[in-house]
Amino acid sequence: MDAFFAAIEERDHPELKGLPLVVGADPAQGKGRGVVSTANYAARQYGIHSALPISQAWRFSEQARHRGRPAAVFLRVNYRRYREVSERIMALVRRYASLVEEAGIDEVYLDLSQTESFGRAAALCRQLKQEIQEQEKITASVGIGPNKLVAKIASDFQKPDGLTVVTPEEAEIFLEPLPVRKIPGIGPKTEKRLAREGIRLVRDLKQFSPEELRLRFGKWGAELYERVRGRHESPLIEAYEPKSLGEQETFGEDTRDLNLIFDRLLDMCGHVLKRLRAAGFQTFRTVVVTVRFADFATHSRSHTLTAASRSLDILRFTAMKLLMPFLDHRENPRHKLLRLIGVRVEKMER
DNA sequence: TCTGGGGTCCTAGGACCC
DNA sequence: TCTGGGGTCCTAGGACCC
Repeated sequence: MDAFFAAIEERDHPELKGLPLVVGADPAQGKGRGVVSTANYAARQYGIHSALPISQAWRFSEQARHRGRPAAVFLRVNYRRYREVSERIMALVRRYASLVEEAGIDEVYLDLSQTESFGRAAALCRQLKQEIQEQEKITASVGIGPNKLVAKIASDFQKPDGLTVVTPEEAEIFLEPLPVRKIPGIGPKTEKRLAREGIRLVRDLKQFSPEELRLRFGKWGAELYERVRGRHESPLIEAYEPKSLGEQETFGEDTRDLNLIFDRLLDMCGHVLKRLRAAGFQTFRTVVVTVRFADFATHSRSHTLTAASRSLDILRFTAMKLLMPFLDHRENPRHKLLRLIGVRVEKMER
């Protein structure tokens, strides 16, 4: 889905039509913490995009305003609403393919191999796009390819409201001129690392043998060798078992208020356990506590119980025990303020 | 300039077992 | 005194994705 959260808000607030729209944290007049979830295309013209600090988005909006452009409208994230819309769209999608993999709230893979033709697959997708448009009044971009990797990159190729078909014969040529960052798995760090060596395009990466890539990137290097050639074997996965479940929370301001910190941690434990049960799990065995200090240094401590537990008391006790060292002056000699705490459970059983 | 929240996967060292 | 090889589990950190 194109600019999914923003598209829903635009649709539901016709008075905002044509205005730059930013869905994310509260900008608090430029003093807010947090990031942009989604910016609509008008807001993107101001340089605002997903994951941008909301304070910076506010600044960009102010700058635009001083140039005589409309200020951006900032809205909080309404996940429940977006989830509802997502579920309706996914239901629609399921009418087009028997094998479907939901890849997040606004992305989905369809196995259309039964069409046995890229042309027929494209026709189906045009119809699907139209149905989504009619039913939900928002646009989607579709990529059709010989595998999930190529389909995903193709779906990003013409946005918004795009449809890009890449046949198996075209795949390598299609990928070659693209920036390496387009390959899923190459993020900001790897992009920088490659750029330092003058490697910017997929084409540049293709000069390396599998051995050379393995040497540089380990196991992932071998996989990378395949990906830059448009090769990717991973099947569609209908549903998989969650491996962990947790919550984290950034405080409104950095703090060392122990009452507040303990209160939040114990509260989060309760919520995590509730969600664990709601997800159909009975027990957990590993507890992870995460702390982020004011300087953004992030650390975690984990403990695996000898036996699986379903007890809130044990979760709370374990989480508190894991948190303590971070508050101790030996671990935190300069008494840094806390920015975030989180708790997560693993090794869950049904 | 300041950096959310929900996750997954990989790496690497150490403990431990056979 | 110096000491193999294979495997699993635990812990911590990091990169990445939506």
